[in-house]
Amino acid sequence: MARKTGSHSQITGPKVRAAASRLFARHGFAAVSMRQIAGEVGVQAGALYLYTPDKQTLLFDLMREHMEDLLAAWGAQDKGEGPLAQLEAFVRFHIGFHLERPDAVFIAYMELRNLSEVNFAAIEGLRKQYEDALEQILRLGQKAGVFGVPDTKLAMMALIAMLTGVNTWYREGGRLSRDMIEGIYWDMARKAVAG
Amino acid sequence: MARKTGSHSQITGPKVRAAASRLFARHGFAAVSMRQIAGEVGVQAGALYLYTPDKQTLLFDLMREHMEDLLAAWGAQDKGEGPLAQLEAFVRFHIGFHLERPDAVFIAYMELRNLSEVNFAAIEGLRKQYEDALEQILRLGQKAGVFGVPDTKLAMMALIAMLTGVNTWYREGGRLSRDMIEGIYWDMARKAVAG
DNA sequence: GTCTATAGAAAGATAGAC
DNA sequence: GTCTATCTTTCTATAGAC
Repeated sequence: MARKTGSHSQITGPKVRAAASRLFARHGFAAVSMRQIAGEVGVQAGALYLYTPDKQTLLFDLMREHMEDLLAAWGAQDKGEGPLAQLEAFVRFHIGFHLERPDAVFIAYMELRNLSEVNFAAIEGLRKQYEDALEQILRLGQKAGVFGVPDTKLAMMALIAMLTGVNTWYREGGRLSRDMIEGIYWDMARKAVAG
Repeated sequence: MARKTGSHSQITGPKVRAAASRLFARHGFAAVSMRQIAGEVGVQAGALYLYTPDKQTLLFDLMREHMEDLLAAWGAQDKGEGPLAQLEAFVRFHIGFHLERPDAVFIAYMELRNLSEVNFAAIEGLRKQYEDALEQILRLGQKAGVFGVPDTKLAMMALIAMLTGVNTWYREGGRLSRDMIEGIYWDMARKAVAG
């Protein structure tokens, strides 16, 4: 019979994070117990502490990984030339990326207040990097006379809120395909910042 | 010396709700204990149960009151004539009303998952009424050829998300007055739904 | 109407057997 | 690497004195 003992941390570790992500998104960080997470994974509560030093770090790691994935994916995205093409790339990328991982998105927006002060600062730094990417597009377009947004910071905030809002109502298998949704939002975004 | 005993429920009751609102918004419903609320009010934990049957009902009452206030205020709002005027009235009303009570808004959006099934349905019903008001404006404007929003439901969701997003970054005494913010958002909203 | 006291359950985290 | 057992704390909610 094959050896069953030995290190499973490369299997169990990701399972712990997946279960925590699902449960935190569904019920909220504070409402979920370590025992619940352990139950989903199929281990005892005590065993979780082999994969995370504590509950707070488990939350932080989920959020950090999500934000780092987001930045890396945007970095690797084909963005095209000129402010208009780049704005379209951003709009479609943002919706697509966020619809792909609703739990992580939900946690990243809702559980900021449950982070320790230092962890909060780290996540906010990553978020700012992402927001800066959009603001930069708007600023260049404004300078080039392509856009009509006197306040690029406000326009950036407004666009991000609008786009992320898709996650609050989108359901798999609804009446609209993701591609159609991206198209409709791109149309509104384009007009909203038009000159 | 004046009588100090007797009914204080007309004073303490609102104080309980105010403290709960502040704490729930700051730390989240699940993370706040009845002892913390009692501490803020200046009573013992047991005394809270004179003002609410349980913690869940305390949350529900906060959310219900907020949504009913919102609907009543919009009902009393001077809306003007025609889709464009009414959309402007809605945009300015929404931002103004939401910036006036950030804690209640935060709770109403973040704590839905902590409501019991029946309480959730009640709050969602109230929210839908409010959303319908905006969708109706968009539908009439679309029909009249004033707007260019083929999917009024999506446009409604996009606008609400964009407008409510102001609450995530607005700080009292910032570089922009509320009136200027309303103006900038109205400009973006108007263009976003333009034909 | 508010207090103290407490019941009863559940939480996060650790120790030590295997 | 996972288990059982447990420490310690904290929670919601109730009972009964004043």
